[in-house]
Amino acid sequence: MPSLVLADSLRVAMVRVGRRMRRERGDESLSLHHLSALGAIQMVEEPTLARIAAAECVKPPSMVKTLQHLESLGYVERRDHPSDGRMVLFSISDSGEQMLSETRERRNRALAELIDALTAEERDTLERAIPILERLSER
Amino acid sequence: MPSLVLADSLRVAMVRVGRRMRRERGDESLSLHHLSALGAIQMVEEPTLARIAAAECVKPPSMVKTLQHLESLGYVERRDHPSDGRMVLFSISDSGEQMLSETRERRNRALAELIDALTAEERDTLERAIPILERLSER
DNA sequence: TATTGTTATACTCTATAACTATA
DNA sequence: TATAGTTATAGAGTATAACAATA
Repeated sequence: MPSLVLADSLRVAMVRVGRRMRRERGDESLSLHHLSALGAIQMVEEPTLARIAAAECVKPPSMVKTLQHLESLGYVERRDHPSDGRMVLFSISDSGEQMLSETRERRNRALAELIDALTAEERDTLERAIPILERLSER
Repeated sequence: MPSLVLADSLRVAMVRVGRRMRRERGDESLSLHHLSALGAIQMVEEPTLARIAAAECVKPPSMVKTLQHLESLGYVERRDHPSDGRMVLFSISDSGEQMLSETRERRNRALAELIDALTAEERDTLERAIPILERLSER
């Protein structure tokens, strides 16, 4: 399949799955991007606002409100950068970590049920596609 | 890999690729979801507003504005349903079809470039993953 | 009464531009 | 002068509730 055709099919599929996932909100107050940002804080080295925003592929002003919301819920803590007074270092709190694992499981349940209905081969294909998708989201 | 873990990895990857694609807007005025809706009109049998909305996984009121915009640009036409006066049948115009193919190619170029950098095996995995992703977006 | 499309309204997430504090 | 974080503001896309027209 030519790359352009593959890109088009992928994009259409991603839009659809994205919409589907967006509808699948549990009863909790956190949206997909809040959880994703929380996860980014765990992953990013020296998580300043700019770095967290870059990891989530958004501009810093977009991340400000997300972090403020997470902070107001007690899931994120902030402290001054030890050497550069302009920067702020963010970290996930204990309750944030606990909530993250619980909520992830609840949020993934519907998708997991659909995945359960796949054949072993299809699941394998999906599993091998994920790191490729991640690479397509880089740069 | 357990389904829940797979679901979680997939969700994170989808959020990231989705954001990346959203940034890749050409110089034209149509967004991803406008193109997707236009494509849905081509695909759906007897495309009424409710059916197009369902195909795009949004509620009817959300699709109204999308179709109005596409109509104002001359890409979509509407006509009364022959037997049920409550319904409206939408169709893509000639200029809509032409724009769709041109724009799709332009929009896919950046993603296609990244796909070109993949190995043949990775591309194959991606290609086989797409119909699986489509199935995950169904009901 | 029920259904289709629509309008009114509000919420979420995003961006750009401009501000402040520090380097 | 340049950079990190923030605030102000606006735009896109989504949903729910309420409405008109038709079945």
